[in-house]
Amino acid sequence: MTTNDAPPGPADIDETDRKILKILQTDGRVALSEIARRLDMGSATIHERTNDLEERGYIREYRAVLDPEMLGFPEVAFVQVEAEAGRASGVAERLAEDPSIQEIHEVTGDSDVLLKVRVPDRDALTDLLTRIGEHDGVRRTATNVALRSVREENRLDL
Amino acid sequence: MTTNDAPPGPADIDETDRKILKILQTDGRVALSEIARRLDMGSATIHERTNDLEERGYIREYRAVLDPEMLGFPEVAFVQVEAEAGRASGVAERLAEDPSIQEIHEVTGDSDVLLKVRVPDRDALTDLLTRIGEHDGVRRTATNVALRSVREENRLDL
DNA sequence: AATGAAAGCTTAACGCC
DNA sequence: GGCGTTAAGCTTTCATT
Repeated sequence: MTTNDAPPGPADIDETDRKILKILQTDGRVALSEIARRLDMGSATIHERTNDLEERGYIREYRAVLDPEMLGFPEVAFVQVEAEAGRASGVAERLAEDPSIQEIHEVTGDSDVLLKVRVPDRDALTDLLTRIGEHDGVRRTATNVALRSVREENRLDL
Repeated sequence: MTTNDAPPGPADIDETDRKILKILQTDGRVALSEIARRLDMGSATIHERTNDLEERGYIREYRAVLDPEMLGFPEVAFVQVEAEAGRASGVAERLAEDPSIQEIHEVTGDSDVLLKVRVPDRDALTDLLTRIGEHDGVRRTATNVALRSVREENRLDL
């Protein structure tokens, strides 16, 4: 046996990597040469480290974050799904097909699966709840509509 | 009065803009010249349209999406916060200071504010719940821990 | 609104330390 | 692991339509 069978983790990146991740997390389109300037390093080095961070899976992807209101998806709701005994995982997986469902979590508590959904209007929400309720293994749903979303973030506090 | 007092919305972008947004939403670091190739247009045109989409606010930002597990933030929980009457908005705003809280929504239903939090471990969650409970106007909290997160997305279904 | 052309900059690969 | 160099490719501006 080796001294480390654990999956790669925070211990496997150094301060420079962490700084690179912080910068890319805030500005995903920044030039590597600009990162090199800020960290006072050669841009070949930044290029190499960034490639490693991507290959090792620390960086999953790069995305433009769009404005949901301006693009016609102003309504957010959280749907608590109660599933039949032992069927929560299966339900969760099948719900993943629906593009209106942004988040799917199996959770502790009164419900088994918690969904975050985003839709254009209340009618679309009604349709979505009907769709969810029709899935095999779904016993019932309880929905909390967001009246105001103060914060929606994905950043990690590195 | 003009014929359009509404905020800018989906009607204000054309098919080309929508295609650009779809591409950037999936690959935030793609070269403008590559978008131009895919859409069979000049790269100066893509540059101009992309700048407009940024300036008009359709594109909020560009981000690298990092792997939370690998970076030491494996625990997700949803915290339902019950606030004193009329104090939900104030509570929501003050909670926004805490970097462990990724999402803050004022919601309908039994609780007033719903939080999505991400922390390194259960101890950090305990500390966070203590912090939340100490805020003025917070009456009580109920927490659902995520056992498995099947999907965490921000993409819009354009 | 879209374009081609051109200047300056960036990326990605290589060899060297 | 980090760096400088370099060729290829990219961004950005601008005059033109």
